[in-house]
Amino acid sequence: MSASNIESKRPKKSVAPSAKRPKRNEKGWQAEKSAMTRSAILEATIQCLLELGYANTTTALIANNAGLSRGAMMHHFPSRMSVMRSVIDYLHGRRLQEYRDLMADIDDPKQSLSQDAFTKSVESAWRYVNLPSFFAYQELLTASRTDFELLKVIEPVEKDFEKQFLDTAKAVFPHWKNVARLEGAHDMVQFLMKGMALSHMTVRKTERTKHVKAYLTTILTDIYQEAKLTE
Amino acid sequence: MSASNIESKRPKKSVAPSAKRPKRNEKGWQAEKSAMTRSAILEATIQCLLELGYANTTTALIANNAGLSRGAMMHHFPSRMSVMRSVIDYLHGRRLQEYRDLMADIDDPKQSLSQDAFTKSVESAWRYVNLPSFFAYQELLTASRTDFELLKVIEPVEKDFEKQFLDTAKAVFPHWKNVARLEGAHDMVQFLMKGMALSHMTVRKTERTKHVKAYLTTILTDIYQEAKLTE
DNA sequence: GACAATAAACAAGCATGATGGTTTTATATG
DNA sequence: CATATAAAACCATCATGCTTGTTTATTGTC
Repeated sequence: MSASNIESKRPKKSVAPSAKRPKRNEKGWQAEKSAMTRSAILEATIQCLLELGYANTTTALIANNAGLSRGAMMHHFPSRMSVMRSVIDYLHGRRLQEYRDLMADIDDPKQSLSQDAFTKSVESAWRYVNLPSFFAYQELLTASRTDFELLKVIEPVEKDFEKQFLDTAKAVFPHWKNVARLEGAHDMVQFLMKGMALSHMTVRKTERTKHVKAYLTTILTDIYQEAKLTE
Repeated sequence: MSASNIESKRPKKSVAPSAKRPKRNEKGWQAEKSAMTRSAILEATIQCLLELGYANTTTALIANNAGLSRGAMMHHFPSRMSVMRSVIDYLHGRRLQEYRDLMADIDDPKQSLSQDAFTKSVESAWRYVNLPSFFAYQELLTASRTDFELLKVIEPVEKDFEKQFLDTAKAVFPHWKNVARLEGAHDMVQFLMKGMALSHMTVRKTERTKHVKAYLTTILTDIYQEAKLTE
C-alpha cells in the first residue's frame, strides 16, 4: 500500500459554515451546533454536485468536504438519498430567493414598463442561470431523468418551483396586466436562458450571448406593447 | 440504487442490428460480422445512456444489451471510455445526418423564403431536439462537465459539430444572404429548442411548446425581413 | 444516567480491467 | 486441395478498489 492518496483521509475542519459559532455554555448550544452541521453538510453536497456531478457525489466525499466523519454525517442523514432530499428542498428555497433578489426593483411602480426594465430583467435572468445553485439543481434534475427514486423526490418540488417562479415574475411586473402574454414572455426568457446556459458554445460565446440577450430585450418590448393593446 | 433490472444475466441474442446478416461462407464474413458486433455495441450503449444515464451505463449492461459477453465486448473496446469515444463519434455523424434529413427541402430554390418555410424549419428543429440521439448525446455532454477524460474526447467533437451544424443551416437557406443575421437566428432557434427540450414543464406542456414555436416562427420571419433590407 | 454527536470498523455488492482458455475464420505452404 | 498456423472473436472468472449502509465504540452534554 503506497501513499497514493494525495488528500488526507482526515476530515478537514476548515469548512466552518460562514456564521458565528455558538458558545458552548449557552442555552441550546447543542441544537444550534447540530443545525450548523446539517447546513455544512448541505453546502458540502452542493459543492460536490458542482465539482463532481451527481453520480460522483459520494457520502464519503460529502462528509470529508463538510469537515466531519462519515459516521457523523450518517447520524444526521441516514442515507445518501436523504441528503439529496434535503439539498433539493434547500436549493428550492435558495433559488427562488436568488431570483427574487436579482429581479428586485425592476418594474417602476410609477410608470409603465420601459425598455430599460426589460434590459435589466434579461440581464438578471442570465445571471440567474449562471449561479452555482442553478447548476447544482440542474445536476439533480438531469440525474432524475433516469433515477426514479430521485424523480419521486424532485418532481413535486419542481412543480411547486415552476409555479412560484412564474408567480414571482408576475409580482415583478405588476403593470403587465395581460397574464397570458406575460406567461408567454416568461417562457421565452427562461427557455432561452436555459438553452444558452446549458450549451457549450465553443466559439464567440460572449458575443453570441450578448446578441441573444439584446434581441430578447426587443422581443419582450414588442410582446409587452402588443399586450397592452389587448388589456 | 438504480432500478433493479430483473433481466437475465445471459446475453440475449435478440439485438441483431437491423441489417441483413452475411452468409458465413462469403469472403470477408468475419470482417463484416465484426463491424456488425461493433455497431450492436454502440447501439446498445446509446440505449443504456437513454434508459439509465451515463453513470449507470456499465460495461456489463452494454454487453448484455448487445447480446454478447463482457469479455467479447472488451475485445472490441478495451475500456469503457473507448466505447464512449466511439459512441461520441457515431452520434456526431448521426445527429448531423438526422438534422439534414429533417431540414431537407425547406428553402424553395425558386422564390424567397416564405412564412411556411420558417414554420417547417421550427418544427424540424423541435423534432430534432426530441430525437433519442439528442438525449443520448446530451447525457454525454452533461457528464463531460465534471468528467475531464470525457471532456477531452467530446470537446473537439462538439466544436466540429457546432460548425457543421451552422453550415448545414446556411446550406438549408441559400436565399438568406446576410450571414450574421442568419447565425443570430440559428442561435435563437437552437437555444430555445434546447431550453424547451431540457425543461421539465410540469403544466400545460403542449400548449406552451406550441405557443413558443409559433412565436419563434414570427420572430424568424421578422429577422429575415430585416436581414433582406441590409443585404 | 440518558442522549446527542462523533469516529472507526465492518460486510455486502458492484464495476472495472485483466487473465487464461476455447472456438471460429483467414492465410500461407506443400 | 489439404492442412498447418496465425489471427480474430468470444466466454468465464478473478483481483482490486470503491460505495453504501450498519454496527460498535468513544466522548461530551443535559
